Amino acid sequence: MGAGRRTCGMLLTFRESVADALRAALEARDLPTDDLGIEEPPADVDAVLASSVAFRLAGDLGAPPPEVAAELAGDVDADDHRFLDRVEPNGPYLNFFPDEAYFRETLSAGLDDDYGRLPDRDTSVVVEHTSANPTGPVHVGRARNPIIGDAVANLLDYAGYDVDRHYYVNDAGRQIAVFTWAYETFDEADLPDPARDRAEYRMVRYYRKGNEFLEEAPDPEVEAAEAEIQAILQGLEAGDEAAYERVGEVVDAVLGGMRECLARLPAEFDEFVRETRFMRDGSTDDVVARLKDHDRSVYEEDAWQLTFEEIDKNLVFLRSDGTSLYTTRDLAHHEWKFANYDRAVTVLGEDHKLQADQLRRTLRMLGNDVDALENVIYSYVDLPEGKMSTREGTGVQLDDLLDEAVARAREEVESRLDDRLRSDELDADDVDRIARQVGVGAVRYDIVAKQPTKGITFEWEQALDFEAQSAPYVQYVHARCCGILNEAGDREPTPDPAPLTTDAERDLLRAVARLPGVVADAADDLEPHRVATYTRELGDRFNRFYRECPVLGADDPETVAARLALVAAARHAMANALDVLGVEAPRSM
RNA sequence: GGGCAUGUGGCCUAGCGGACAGGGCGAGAGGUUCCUAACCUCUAGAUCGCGGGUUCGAAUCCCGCCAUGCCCGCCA
Repeated sequence: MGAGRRTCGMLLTFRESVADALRAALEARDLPTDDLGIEEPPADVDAVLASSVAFRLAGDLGAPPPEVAAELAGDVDADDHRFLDRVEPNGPYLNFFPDEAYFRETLSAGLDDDYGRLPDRDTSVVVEHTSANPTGPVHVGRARNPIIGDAVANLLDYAGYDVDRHYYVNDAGRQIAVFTWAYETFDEADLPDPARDRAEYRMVRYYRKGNEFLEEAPDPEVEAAEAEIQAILQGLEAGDEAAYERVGEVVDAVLGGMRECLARLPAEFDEFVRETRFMRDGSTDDVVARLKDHDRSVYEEDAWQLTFEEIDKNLVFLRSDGTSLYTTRDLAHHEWKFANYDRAVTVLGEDHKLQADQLRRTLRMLGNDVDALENVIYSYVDLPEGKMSTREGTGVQLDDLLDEAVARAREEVESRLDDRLRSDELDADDVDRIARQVGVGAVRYDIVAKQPTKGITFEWEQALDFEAQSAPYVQYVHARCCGILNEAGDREPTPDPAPLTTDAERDLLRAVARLPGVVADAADDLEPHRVATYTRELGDRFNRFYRECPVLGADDPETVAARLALVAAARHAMANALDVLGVEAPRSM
């Protein structure tokens, strides 16, 4: 399906028409047009868009809002505007109704597999997400990052941006030096069995052992260890190849395992960008040199620091021992992003907000256009008893959550096999497929459907509740669409809205028409959860249609063909909305 | 102490300046000779944390307070 068929969407076009029409009517009367008050009306109003301008103009015109609305409705010339059929006053509101072309084109656009994708914007954006330190298994506390990050990247991709997904790898920090020292020092025989037979689970045992040692061992032994850790850090700073290799071995192993875990979501990356890259290529040194020359930098307590006007906390950018810090390297990293991309989006936990704020201000001081940088901030998922920690080994691993979710989904599928009304048979592969799609989908949907800033306390029962407003509800709609389309045989969909006369059909069609607008708006605000809200609304509409309107058993062939087109459009809208969320759309359930 | 975020029926959540605050779970009552009942219908349940303010209009904006979380490291 070609990009040539991608459109900005009927609703977006209709929205522009409504704005143009209303603006023209207001200008003709010399009224202000700065706030047209265009909104989507409540569900029980048939109009597709409405305006509340009449409230604002009532004062100027010296008439009550309903009178103003009635007059303005008379002024609007619907004929001149694409998709606009008519405008009707309704109390103080103006209700705008689209014409049949709007519905016909929605139906027609909906036949495309790519429905919901917006035209290419010729703008590149790098989405950095996850970027968890390669110290051990991915736990649920930070699982929000890949799930939200992947959805943000998908969303921007659908909205027409050229998206690259990056994982920024901390391979230069103290934690990794500790890890490397511990890996080289301790004997596997002294470690507990790994919780799972995969690299990061085996490796994290050294990390935990090392941290434990540094906390509990006698001082002389700790000092010796610290000297070794320092040697690794200094080696990296000095560009010592041997140091890079030692660290690289640990990082590669752990990261390899973490990637396997993330791939289950699936969250995949175009590039793993290593911090050490910006040490080796000299750009961190360059940043340090420029910062030293800056008016707001000071040399205090043997370290170079940057002061801020509005932040009471200095940013140390060069330690007293001459080594750089995470943020120093991140500055070089971001200048590299600016050089290679039009926009940069970073998904990060709320604990990084201060650091992100300092980073942004410092980048501006260094002469960068920081409008290109946007953050998506999320709160961590905590356990009822507190925070999850890789170092302390507290927390629920993402692998375990996914395993449990898939297992429960399998139980559900199997328990339903007996009382299926449907004649088709699900074989063992179907059961596997459905269990995975539903189980993983439920976990992702549960996370991505919520506003990221809200805190989540992890509870098994809640995370695995398939009954609630969840992935299966919305996935089931897709499966139902596929079921109908599969049985249609040689009866072809026809994108003609004329036979679609019931409220249930029109409501569904209106919901289908909204997808491109939802994608555009959600992408503008980097809010993928709005797409999840949309899937629920689309699902509600579809289920009502399904109940009230037989498709294959409709009275005449024209209605069958039109309803088939509506089902196909609903299917593509749902499949692509789910694709944005990173949730699979099952063909059968 | 300072900064940032969050606070919507028992629980989870949408809405974030406009039409009666939508859903879901849980509770109660129903629906399947018909394209998959992982569905649908109905009932009960909300001082939108509290108090002020701005506005024709506030869950939504502003101020204060309370509660919770995060941050305030030459860690990341």
